[in-house]
Amino acid sequence: MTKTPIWRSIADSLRGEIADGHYEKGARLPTEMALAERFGVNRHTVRHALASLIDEGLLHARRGSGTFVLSKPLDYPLSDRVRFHQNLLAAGRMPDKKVLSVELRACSDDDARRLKLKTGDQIAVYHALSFADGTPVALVESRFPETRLPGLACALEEGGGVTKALEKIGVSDYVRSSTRLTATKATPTQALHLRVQEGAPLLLTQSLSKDTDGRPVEYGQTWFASERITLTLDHVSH
Amino acid sequence: MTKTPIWRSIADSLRGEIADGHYEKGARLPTEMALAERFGVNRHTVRHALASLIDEGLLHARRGSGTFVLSKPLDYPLSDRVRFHQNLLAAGRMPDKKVLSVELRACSDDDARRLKLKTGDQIAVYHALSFADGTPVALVESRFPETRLPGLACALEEGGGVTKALEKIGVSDYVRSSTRLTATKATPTQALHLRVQEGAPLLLTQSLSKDTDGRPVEYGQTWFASERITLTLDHVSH
DNA sequence: AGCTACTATACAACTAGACATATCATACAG
DNA sequence: CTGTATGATATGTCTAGTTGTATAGTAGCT
Repeated sequence: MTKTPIWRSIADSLRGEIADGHYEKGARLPTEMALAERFGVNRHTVRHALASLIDEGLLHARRGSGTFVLSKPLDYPLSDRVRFHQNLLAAGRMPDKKVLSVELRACSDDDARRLKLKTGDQIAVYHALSFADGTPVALVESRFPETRLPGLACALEEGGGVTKALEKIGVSDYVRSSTRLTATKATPTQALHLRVQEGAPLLLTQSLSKDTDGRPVEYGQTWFASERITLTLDHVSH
Repeated sequence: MTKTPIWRSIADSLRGEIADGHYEKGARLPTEMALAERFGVNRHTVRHALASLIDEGLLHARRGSGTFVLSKPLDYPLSDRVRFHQNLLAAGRMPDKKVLSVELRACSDDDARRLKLKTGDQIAVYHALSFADGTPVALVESRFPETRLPGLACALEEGGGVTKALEKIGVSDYVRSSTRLTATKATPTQALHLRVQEGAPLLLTQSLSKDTDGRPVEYGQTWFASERITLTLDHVSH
């Protein structure tokens, strides 16, 4: 009946508390014995949970000393100028991005409407995985107008992120014109990439970015592992 | 002629021995292997018998640990002066309380509102498990204003219950000012502590207690194993 | 043939305890 | 003040025992 192992539910509890900021960065967790008592299990079961969190890069254990929190809860500011690398560096985290695939294909009606193209125009579809301190935090799917921005597919494949790729082909600046926010449940594939449980809650942002001339350059969907990230919104006066 | 299955006769034997007081409340039964040898059957046949007794609510099994005898349902009076030890002694049951953890942390907005504190004031978070005759019946999570009641965390850690800890630091009396009642499903961790099935129904009381001067001293949530306890309410005239 | 009760075996998940080893704080001698 | 010894405490490792689950097989009945 209990199809989720105990150690996993304990790991989830602790991961949640860390994400909620119950423990500062660098803080020591309660001892394995204390956690075992709190959760009402054997020390070894707690160790199993801790081991998985250590494997995720959230914790670090030192024999004789204790188990320590490596990462702090990540606040990811949403503004009209969202830059993954800069955001994470500003938060004191080590950003990384892994390109999963770059495809060229003819765009659908929806794509055409969003990117102001004609149906059938070629677009580049970009899939990538974003990391903070080695832990996956977001899954990205972006569409770019390849016909208007030739060479982008190659630039994207080289890695280094979207901003750098756009720079390479002459788009020096771009801003978000709209962002939609919803919550979804992780599909098996997403869960695998983001290292969360299947069905875990994800934050989905759908955004359209335009260059300085107002031409759409990117329609992107990003799934954030909500247990590891909090999207923040600064309500500035216009 | 309908022959009674072996497992049923084994279940009957064990049920009789439990009823005869052969095993203490909360005591551990012999292992499945030992019972299988005693009755001269395969371990799975014993398991079938045990499963039926577990289904009846007489026993509870814990992987890696053993199979335990549970005590019978209990009536628990809810009033403006709820004292666990006294309530259980009055019901002729042996009360016990196990402190799971005591943590100090900064309070959230909700905590501040309930305890009339400022956001960020320090509170003591107390987790404990209540037993009746060796059977867990309730899981307690209470928050206390540590700033207003210094030393409470230490007093709580010594065990002996909330009432005694509050006495120790000078709060001689306190009463409930409000109680909210809802039903929830047991999370994996809660199920472990209370020795019920994951997803089993729990009674959740959320209560605020104040001292004689009307200052909040405790905001507590208590999850009762509803299969073992009935909350009773006496409507007295004021 | 299909159903039921039971047996047999193997492995996974969790508990229990003992012991090894690293770290830290403290006390004490030089 | 320094260095060392010691004890308490923390994580790391190992062995063994218990319940949970899955698969397969056997005997007896309808």
